[in-house]
Amino acid sequence: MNIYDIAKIAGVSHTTISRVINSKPGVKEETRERILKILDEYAYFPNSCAKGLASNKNKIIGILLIDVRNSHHTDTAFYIEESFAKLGYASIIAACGWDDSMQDEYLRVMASRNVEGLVLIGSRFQNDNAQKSIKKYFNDKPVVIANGYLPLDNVCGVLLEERKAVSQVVDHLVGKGHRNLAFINDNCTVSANNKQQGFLDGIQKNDLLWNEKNILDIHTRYYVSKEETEKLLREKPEITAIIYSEDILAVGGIKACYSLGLKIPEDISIIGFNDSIYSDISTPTITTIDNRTHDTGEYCSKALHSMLNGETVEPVYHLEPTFKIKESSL
Amino acid sequence: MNIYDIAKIAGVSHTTISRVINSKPGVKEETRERILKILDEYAYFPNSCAKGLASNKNKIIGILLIDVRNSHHTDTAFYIEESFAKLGYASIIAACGWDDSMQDEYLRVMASRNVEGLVLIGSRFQNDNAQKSIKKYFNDKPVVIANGYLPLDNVCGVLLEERKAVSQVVDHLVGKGHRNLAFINDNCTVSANNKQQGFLDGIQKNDLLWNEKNILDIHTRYYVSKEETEKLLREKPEITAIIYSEDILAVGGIKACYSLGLKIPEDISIIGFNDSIYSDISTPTITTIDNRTHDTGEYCSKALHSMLNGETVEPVYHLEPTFKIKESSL
DNA sequence: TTGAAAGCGATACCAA
DNA sequence: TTGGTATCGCTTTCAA
Repeated sequence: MNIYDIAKIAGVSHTTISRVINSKPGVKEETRERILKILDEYAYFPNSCAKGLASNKNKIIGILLIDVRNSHHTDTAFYIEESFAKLGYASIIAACGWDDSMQDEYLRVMASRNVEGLVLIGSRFQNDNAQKSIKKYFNDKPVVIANGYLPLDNVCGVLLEERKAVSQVVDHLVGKGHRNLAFINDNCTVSANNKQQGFLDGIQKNDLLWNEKNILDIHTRYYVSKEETEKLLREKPEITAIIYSEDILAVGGIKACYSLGLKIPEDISIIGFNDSIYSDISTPTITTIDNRTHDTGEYCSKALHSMLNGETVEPVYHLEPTFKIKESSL
Repeated sequence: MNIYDIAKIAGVSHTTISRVINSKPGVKEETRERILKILDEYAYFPNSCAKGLASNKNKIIGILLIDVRNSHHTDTAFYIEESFAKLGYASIIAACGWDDSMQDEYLRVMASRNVEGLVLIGSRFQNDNAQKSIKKYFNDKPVVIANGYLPLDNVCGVLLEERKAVSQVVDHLVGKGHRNLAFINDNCTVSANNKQQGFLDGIQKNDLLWNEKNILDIHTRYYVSKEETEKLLREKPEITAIIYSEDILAVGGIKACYSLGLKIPEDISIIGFNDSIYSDISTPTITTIDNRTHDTGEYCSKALHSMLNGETVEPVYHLEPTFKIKESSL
């Protein structure tokens, strides 16, 4: 069933059908209504390929993730999917994983699908190779990065001030009397690095430079975090507060404290990052830095939508994470 | 840059270019290599709309979810996305939410995008209206349902034997000496209903019919579960084991027990469902029923792939959940 | 208010 | 081993 079949049934030309489908003017109201009825009766919908080919717009956006196990990334993705669905766009969603070499591959796939715009979720897309690939495949199409930024004309990004946020948490802890802090970071991303810098800023500002050695880089798995935290606390029992770059790592920290017989928050304070459901599920609930997933998704949607409409958008939008005190800190 | 531009550059006809792009025979090896070089140099990729229009295959599948907050559903979705990406398919992923009336809408959207096949994730798609919509929009295209089934020729499904699984858990608990059981269920889906039936089967088989009253239907939110569990245990302190239809609800149960000063598992056993990360994060870790997300995803992928290749697939594939004993039960 | 015809960028058949 | 041409189902311009 194509537009010509419908035209034949309605006894008009396919041009008129096209006008009705796309709510364009120039059709007698009577004719329009008659055609609408037929369209409905035959459950007709236009072939999206033909439409895309003829109009050079297929109303599809691409959403690319690093790791689907990162729920605040998938949350952002689905927030964007939902808001674009309301605008009549479909979303091709894919995950390219931690292997950076796959980023080019997936960017290419997205381009080959003729998506009108692209959202990249995660600071890991902020690297030179990704920049090259974007230039190669998306030179003239809008790209938005959630928690990242690349200096290209068609790219804009949301940047979370994670460095500042962690630094402020250090201030907070020092204000509560903590002097021996540790920072446990997940795999190297720009974001992880920023958080670590924030920790360094904080201990420097507070003259706690010997804490510099209390930085661990580990895998983003809570059982790894548990093991590493145990090892750390056995070696340095003087530590009274640990900041983790992800809530899920802080969960591992909580487990480690249990197994060492430490009381939280009396003996030690545990701080997470993301304000994810993990921080609420945990017992005790975990004091955390809210990285504002929802606001990020909202801004990305708006920005991409604006760019698709040919509007200019500020290249970087800054968001300040907020500190949420729960049960795991004193 | 289209196929004609490339043809001009290469000094051959676009037909030859098409042959090279699609690795078809009938091109001199020398010519093929020369063209491949040009293709790469100009970073050319074919227009997917044109390709879809001409070949009537756009290499896109649709994946439809109910609730993106349900991580074992998103896990299944991304598992399928990943395996189809390897086959050169893109995935349009969307969430239609709990409002059943949106299912028709989204099924229509998927059809209008000319997806070659569709995966529906969640037992909530197992209803008459969805069946009608599938018949209307997907009469001749393969559809796979994860955890559901509809009696249509082009539809196949994976069915988890949840009823049996819950019934067996009741047996297990009774075997451990429990006599007063409760069952806390989430919102009405076919799946939730199956689990509840399993509970009823179990208490019937074990002559514990008075437990029938200990069934609660609540919202799938852990804090709701916490409140409801507290209320239940205050009213009926004789209960020694509670089965929840989702891990996240069991987490609420754990929290409730804490606040009532009950020891887990000494005073009460808590059982979840899904073997999700929540069950491991919780302290104590939660004994749970593994609904085999990974196997489900794997089967859905294989089944859809087979159907896309014109092969016939068994309409229903049964999977048995497995019981995983962790710390929260005795 | 309506319709005829060209064009979008591929595929595939048939002829050379 | 190659290329010409029709075709897929739509949008859009121009003429009626």
